[in-house]
Amino acid sequence: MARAATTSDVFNAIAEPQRREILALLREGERSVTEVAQELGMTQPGASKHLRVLREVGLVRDRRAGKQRLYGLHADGLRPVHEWTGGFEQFWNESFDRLDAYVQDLKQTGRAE
Amino acid sequence: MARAATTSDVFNAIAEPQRREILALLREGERSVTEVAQELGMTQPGASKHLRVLREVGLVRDRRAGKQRLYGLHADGLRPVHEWTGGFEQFWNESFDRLDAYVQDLKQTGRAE
DNA sequence: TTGACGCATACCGATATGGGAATATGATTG
DNA sequence: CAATCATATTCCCATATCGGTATGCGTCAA
Repeated sequence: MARAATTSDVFNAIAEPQRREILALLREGERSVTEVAQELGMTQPGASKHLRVLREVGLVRDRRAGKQRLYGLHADGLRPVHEWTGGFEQFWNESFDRLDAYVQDLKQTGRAE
Repeated sequence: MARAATTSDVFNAIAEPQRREILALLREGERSVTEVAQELGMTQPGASKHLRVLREVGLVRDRRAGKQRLYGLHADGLRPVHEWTGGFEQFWNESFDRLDAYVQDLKQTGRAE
């Protein structure tokens, strides 16, 4: 095996820097494929492919608008990622606390370090 | 090019389900490579390789303990991910609001749908 | 209907990935 | 030093990825 399919997995979908850029751009509003490509400096097929991935994991939704196809943000799928990382929040500033506790413990134990 | 190096990029590092499992496991405390492998049902080289990736992106720290090498969580690196996804928080429950606004707009315009 | 436009897909190449097995490296013990 | 245990690395395979170019397909206008 090589890697979990990029589709069907939000974590993989946002592992791509360009896809993250697309999501950030779409926060400003809907964009057509061409617009995405232009504003982010990628080729049209490139934008289309990334948008497809994002669509398949549900981070983006498309709707027809004449000849164009407008993509809009559907960020609900980012919530699990936010929550998963949030599960580590208590460890973020704990580093120094832990060291501190360790030092305190040393003192208490009476061992000269 | 194929893909951004899995190392040097936290987003890529946590794109792997097994690596996420490792991080979750390490929340309970330090583990040796063998322990990680056993508790998560992976081979020793497999665990070692994943831990290496996690170490290179700074999500994990290792220290010597005799013959063993204990890996501990260093979750600070997850913070950027949490914050990045947090930047989309305002869009999470907006979906229905938007649909609503759209419907309202249709009514105003007077078009029978 | 034909042409133009917007987008999606197919194809290709270079590369990186994850997994397994075998092996190398490192540290500890006797 | 030799033997052993713990971990890291290497090699190999199958596969998936991204990027680009070319091409197909759908939609709209004349």
